[in-house]
Amino acid sequence: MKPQRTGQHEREDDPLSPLAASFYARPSPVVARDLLGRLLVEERGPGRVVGRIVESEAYEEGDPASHSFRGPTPRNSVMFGAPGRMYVYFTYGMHHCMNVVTGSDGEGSAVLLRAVEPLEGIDVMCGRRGVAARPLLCSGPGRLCQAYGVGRADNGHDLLDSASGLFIAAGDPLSREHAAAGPRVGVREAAERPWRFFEEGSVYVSRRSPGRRRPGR
DNA sequence: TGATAGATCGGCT
DNA sequence: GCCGATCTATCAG
Repeated sequence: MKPQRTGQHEREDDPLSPLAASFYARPSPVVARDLLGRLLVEERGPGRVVGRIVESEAYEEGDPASHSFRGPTPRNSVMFGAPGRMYVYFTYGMHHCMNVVTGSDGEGSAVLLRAVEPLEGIDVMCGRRGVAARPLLCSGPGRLCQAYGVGRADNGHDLLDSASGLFIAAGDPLSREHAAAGPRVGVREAAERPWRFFEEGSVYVSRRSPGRRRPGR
C-alpha cells in the first residue's frame, strides 16, 4: 500500500527521485560507497521491484582488474561513455553483471552492483530467480541481474531517465559507521585497492560466510 | 559448514 | 585457445 505518485517524482526530497548526473560524475570509489543505501528500481515488468543497495565495487581506468584497463573495445565502450548509464556484460557463459558508469565522459570507470536488500516486488524476484529465500534473491552480481530481469539488451541504458523504468533513486544513504570496505571479489592483488563496499552485518551481501560470527559471540 | 569442481560462451590474445 | 568482476551442486569432515 503506497501513496500514488502523480508527477511529483522530480522532487529532490522524494526518496524515489532518480539520482542526477552529478552523482555519477565522480571517482568510482566515491560513487561506490555513496551508492550504499540507495534504491535500485525496476518497473518494466509485472510490478515494481525495489531493492536497497548493500554491496558495490569500484573499477577505475588503469586498474588491471577493470575491463577498461586495455582501452576501449566494442564490448566495454559504454564504460568509456557518459556517466549515469548502465554497463552490462555477460560472463562465465551464463551470468550477467550490471555496472553504473562513473567519472567523466571518455574515462573508463564504473561501479559493479553486487547485492541489494529486496524491499518491494519480492514475488516478482522469486519468479525470475526460481528461489524463495530472500537472502538468495539478490546477493551477487549474477543473481541481482536475474532478479531484476537485466540482460545484454540493457547495456548502455540511461539511468538518469526514471521514465525508462530502470533507475537508481536517492533512497536513504548509509551512514559511515555502517559501511565497510574490503578487497574486491575475484580480483588479484585485491588488497591494494579495497574498493568493495558493503553494509556491515547485512545478510543480503554476497560472500558473508567466511568468519561469520553469530550474535552473542 | 566449508571447500572444490563443473557448467558454458563471448571477448580478447 | 584461454580465461573470467559467477552460481550451484556435491563431497568431505
